Amino acid sequence: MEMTNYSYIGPMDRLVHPNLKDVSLAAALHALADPVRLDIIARLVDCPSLNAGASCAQATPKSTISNHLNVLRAAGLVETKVEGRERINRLRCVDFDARFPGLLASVLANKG
Amino acid sequence: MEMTNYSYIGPMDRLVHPNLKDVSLAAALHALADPVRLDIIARLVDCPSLNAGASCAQATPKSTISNHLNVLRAAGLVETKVEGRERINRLRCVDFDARFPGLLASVLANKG
DNA sequence: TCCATAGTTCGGAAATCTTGAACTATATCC
DNA sequence: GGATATAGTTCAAGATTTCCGAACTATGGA
Repeated sequence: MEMTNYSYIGPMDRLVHPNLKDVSLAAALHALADPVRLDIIARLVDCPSLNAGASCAQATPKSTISNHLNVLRAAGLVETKVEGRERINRLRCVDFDARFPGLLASVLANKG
Repeated sequence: MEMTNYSYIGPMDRLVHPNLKDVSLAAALHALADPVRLDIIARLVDCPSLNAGASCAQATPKSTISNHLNVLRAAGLVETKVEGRERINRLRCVDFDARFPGLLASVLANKG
């Protein structure tokens, strides 16, 4: 019997979503300040619930998508629910807009 | 006579300011996504023209301030003019807002 | 001329980002 | 049940970016 070094931060069916009051403006802007993440957000606007694969251009490596979704989740921009063997992602528009009024709207308006 | 390795990108009295059409949304957000740079911007809102030293908390190293101002300049957020032995920085509010309408206002409104 | 002030450039250490490989977890087919 | 496929995470290491002290350029004033 082999001991493994891999560990999960928590149970895989309960991902951690921050309270928006604990997200700084700099952290929120940092999450938005990346072309891949802006693309993920744009896709989630068009189609409000997507699994990880579908929320990114298909050339993007899985581990990269996973990291970008972690950043978006940590910034309170995305919520993730486990559904069967996939994770469904949604924008936390209401929560995010309550914390940073107008910010996401203004970013989306300027992304063309 | 000693040859030096130090070089300036251009004449020191003519700093490069980008045309805002060449600034991407991701680059603009990246420039905004840093506590030190947000602080610089806030100071320039309060006091519209400041030299490098005055645009940052006084504990910040000079080379660090210089780098942050480069990032802000490259994002079209700050313009710099040489005046005697100092460089006076100003926000390019009008230019930036023409390129990214509402974005800077919404960031400033959310920075408290 | 010499000194002080203002800011840039360089280089190396530190932090962060990217991504393939190995892994966990769940579903589906026999 | 077992084998296989699919979805996504974790790890590790290379690549990239950021930070900042030291050396430098540039200007102003005594």
